[in-house]
Amino acid sequence: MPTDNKLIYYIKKWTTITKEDELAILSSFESVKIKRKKELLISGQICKYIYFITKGCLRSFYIDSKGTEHIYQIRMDNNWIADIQSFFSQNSSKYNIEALEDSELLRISHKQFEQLLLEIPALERYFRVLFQKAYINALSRLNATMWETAMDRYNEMLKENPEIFQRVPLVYIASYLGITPESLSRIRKQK
Amino acid sequence: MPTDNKLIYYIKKWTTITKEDELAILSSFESVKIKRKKELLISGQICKYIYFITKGCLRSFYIDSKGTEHIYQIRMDNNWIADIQSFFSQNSSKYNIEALEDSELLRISHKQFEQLLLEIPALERYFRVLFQKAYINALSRLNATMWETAMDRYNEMLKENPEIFQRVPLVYIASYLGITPESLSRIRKQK
DNA sequence: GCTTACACTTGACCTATGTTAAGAAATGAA
DNA sequence: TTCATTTCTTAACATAGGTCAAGTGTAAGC
Repeated sequence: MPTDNKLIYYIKKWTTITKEDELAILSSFESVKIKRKKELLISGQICKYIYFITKGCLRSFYIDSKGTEHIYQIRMDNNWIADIQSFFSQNSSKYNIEALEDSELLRISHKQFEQLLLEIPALERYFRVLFQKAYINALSRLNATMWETAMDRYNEMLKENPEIFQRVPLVYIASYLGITPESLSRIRKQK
Repeated sequence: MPTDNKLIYYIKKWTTITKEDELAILSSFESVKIKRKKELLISGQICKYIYFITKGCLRSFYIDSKGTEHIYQIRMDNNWIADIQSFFSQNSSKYNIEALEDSELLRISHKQFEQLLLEIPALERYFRVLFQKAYINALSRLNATMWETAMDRYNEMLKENPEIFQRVPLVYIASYLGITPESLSRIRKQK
């Protein structure tokens, strides 16, 4: 499976598209590269694109009134990243998106995205399932944050997502888990 | 707008359907009533239906290993309710859904739901947007739970969702906010 | 290979929220 | 109206995790 078709491969997992559709989809996306530490989106800007990560690792975060960064997403290969609130409303975003590794992405603008969905209704199905799963996931993260200890959340992440510990600094993982780096350090020591 | 067509009214907000589609949709749903304190789903069962609330108020919650209830959703008129993880996978649910008021609902089974989506592709669009919004919402609730104080969350809920305080006991609101009733009581006293 | 910045750990102390237990107030059924 | 149940509040005490400050790795870029 060549890199170029990873996106198509994932779309086909949940919906059926014609060869013609495939070409229309691929030609709507533009391939971009981004270096480690560079930003894809800066708070205050409108999130113009939604990105499919073909290779690499990125984080999205916001900065609170005290200047502290809070990470709400860490995404790696074969996942989507954007501030979807800003992307779909085309209002300015409060989030930043930054590459944690040199990364390769496929991007599509809001306008082209809406057009593509009208042209290829099968894509509505793909994104319906995508958001459905994302929603289920967000709810389970919410439950864990509300009702489980930081240690339980850490252990679950270690089990479910071990690769992230190879590729992402603990400071960011701590923030993603909703705790400080100091607390994460203490949790790791206890084991 | 008669009660029977509330569902259609909301679907039409985000997608275009024919008069014929409307009939097909309405005939796929079955109208049910449920009394206060009665359950729509009990943990261990498969969530067979997804429900559109035409009138009333329901909560969904799970019971942890210590026997404590944790509420993850409170839904009122013109919203959907289900354990969508169980509904879409047709595996057994860990959640309960209970009516907080005598309620009127429209329900559709998983099988009929999947069929309806195939028959009426425009519905994929409706549910894509629905889940997209639900996802954005869940993420913002997650952020608030991780990084804001209970008091800030309470004030935001009071501002965004004042009706809920008229209709739902504070015990449930506390759980929804991720705190104990005692803490909520202290927060309310401080103001 | 050095240097500098970043990543991680540790310890002392603090605070928001949980826990337990009791009682007051409100609501609904008879 | 009265009684029983549910809902809400209060207080004393406990604790997970935050904050601040310092120090030790460790790795990127020159």
